[in-house]
Amino acid sequence: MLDPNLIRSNPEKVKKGIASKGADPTLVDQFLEIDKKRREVIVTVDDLRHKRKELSQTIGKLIKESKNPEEIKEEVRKIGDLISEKEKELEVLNKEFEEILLSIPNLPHESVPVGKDETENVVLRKEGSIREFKFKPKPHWEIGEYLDIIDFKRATKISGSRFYVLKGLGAKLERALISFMIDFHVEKHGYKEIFPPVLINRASMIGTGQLPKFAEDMYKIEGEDLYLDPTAEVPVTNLHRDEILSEDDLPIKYVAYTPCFRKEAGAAGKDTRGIIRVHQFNKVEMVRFTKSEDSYEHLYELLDNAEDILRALKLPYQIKMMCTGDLGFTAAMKFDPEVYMPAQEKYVEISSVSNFEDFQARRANIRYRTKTNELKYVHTLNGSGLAVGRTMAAILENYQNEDGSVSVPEVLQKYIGIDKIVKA
RNA sequence: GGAGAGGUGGCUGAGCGGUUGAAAGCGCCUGACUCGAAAUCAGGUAGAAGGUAACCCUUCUCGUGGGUUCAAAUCCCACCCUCUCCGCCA
Repeated sequence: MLDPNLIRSNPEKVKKGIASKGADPTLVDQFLEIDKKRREVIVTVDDLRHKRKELSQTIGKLIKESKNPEEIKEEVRKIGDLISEKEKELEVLNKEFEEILLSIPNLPHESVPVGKDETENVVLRKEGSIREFKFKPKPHWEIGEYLDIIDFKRATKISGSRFYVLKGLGAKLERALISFMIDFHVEKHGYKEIFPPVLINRASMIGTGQLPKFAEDMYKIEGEDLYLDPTAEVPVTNLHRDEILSEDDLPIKYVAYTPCFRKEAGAAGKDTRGIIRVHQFNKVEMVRFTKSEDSYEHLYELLDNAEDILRALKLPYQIKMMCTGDLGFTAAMKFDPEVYMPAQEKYVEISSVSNFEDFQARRANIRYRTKTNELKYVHTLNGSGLAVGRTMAAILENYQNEDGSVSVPEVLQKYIGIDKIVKA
C-alpha cells in the first residue's frame, strides 16, 4: 500500500501515477474523503476516552478515601455509551479506509515509460544468437509428444485442460532444471535456498498484494483459510511479515523452488497448446529484501541473475521493460526477460523481475531498524530465475535436431547424465 | 483427535482489577574513560493512530475476538497458535 501521508500531501501526483497504470484516479478523492471523516471521529473518540480514563481514576481515589463515587460512576457510564456509539462509526470508517488503501496500486517509478498496455512495452536489448534451422523447427508440444516425454491427453484424464504430465527424460529434465537453477543461484549469486509451504493463508496473500483484488485467479481450499501458492514470491516474502529486521541483516537474498497454481481466469483461448500457460507449473524464484536506498541497484542485479541462467543455457532472449500500463498492481518497475521460441518465431515471457519498493513491505509490515535506531520499511524485489516449464519448452524448441531428438544443454548434462534425448 | 502447559517490548522474562505501556536482564543508541577497541560507568530506547507551527499532548495495543466492571495485561467465554504427553498416520 501507499503511504497515506503521500496521498494526503500530494494527491495530484498519486492520481497521475495510478492513472498511468490504468487505475481510477478518483480512488484518491474517495480516500481523502474517508480519511477526513475518519480523523474527525478519531479526535472525538480520543477525547471521550480521555475523559473516561480521568474520571475512572477519580473513582479509584474516592473509594480509597471511602467517599461515595456513585454520581461519577453514573456519568462515566453515560460517557461509555457515547463512546461505543462513536466507536461503531469509527470501525466502519477504519474498514473503508483500509479497503481503499489496499485497492490503490503502487506508483510507477518516474523513469518507467508511460503506456496504456503491453503493446507499449519497450524492448531494451536482444541477447544471444538465434539459431538458423536447416529444417522447419517443430513446436515443443509436438517434440514432447513425439519423444513421449510430455503427455497432454492423460493429464486431461487425471486433472483437466491446461495440465500436462512429464514422463521419463522429460520428468528428469524438469528436475535437472530445478536443481541447476537453484544450485546456480546459491553458489554463484549467494542466495539462501528456501523450500516453503505452498498452502498459504489470507494474511500472506494480502501482504504481497494478491488479495483482496485478485481472488479470481487463485485456487482456494474449501472450508479453510488457505490458498494454493501462485508464486514463491508469496510465501518467501511473507517469511518476514510483521518483523523488524536489523540493518545488518540486509540485503536478504532467498531463492525458492515451488510449484505454482493459477486459474488463468480471463486467459481463455490464449496459448491453449503446449506447456506455456497451464494451471500448475514449477518455478524457481529469487526474492530480495533491501534497504530503501539501494533497491534499484538490487533490481539490476536481480535481472542479471535471471539472465545469467539464460546465458548458461545458451538460449536467445530479449529484455522488455514494462510500461506503466503493464506494470501490474504492485510493481514500481518491472523487466520481463523473454526467450525466443523458434517454432512460433516469437519471444515468450520466461521471467519477470520487479521492484516493489515499500509497497509490499507496508502491507506485510516488514521493517528494519537503521544504525541510528530509525524504523524504516524494507524494499522487496523478486524475479523468476526461471519459470521451469517454459524453460523446458524453450530447450525443446531451440535444441531440437532434424531427426526429432533434442540435445541437452551443456550445463544440464551433469544433472541429467546424458547429452541427447532420443525417442525410446 | 484427546489431556495438560503456555502466548507480554528487538529478544529473554516479571506483573495477575485502579499513575503498569509494563520490573529486571540482554541487545541497540548517545556520552564518559581509551591512541583505538574491549571491559566499566551515566543516560536513552516498544509500536500504531490522531492532535499541534513546534516543544510536546492524547488515544489504542500485553495471541485474536467478545463479555463482566466506573476501570482489564490482570476476571469470564469463544477462537487461533506454540510446546509436552497420548492416539492416528506418509
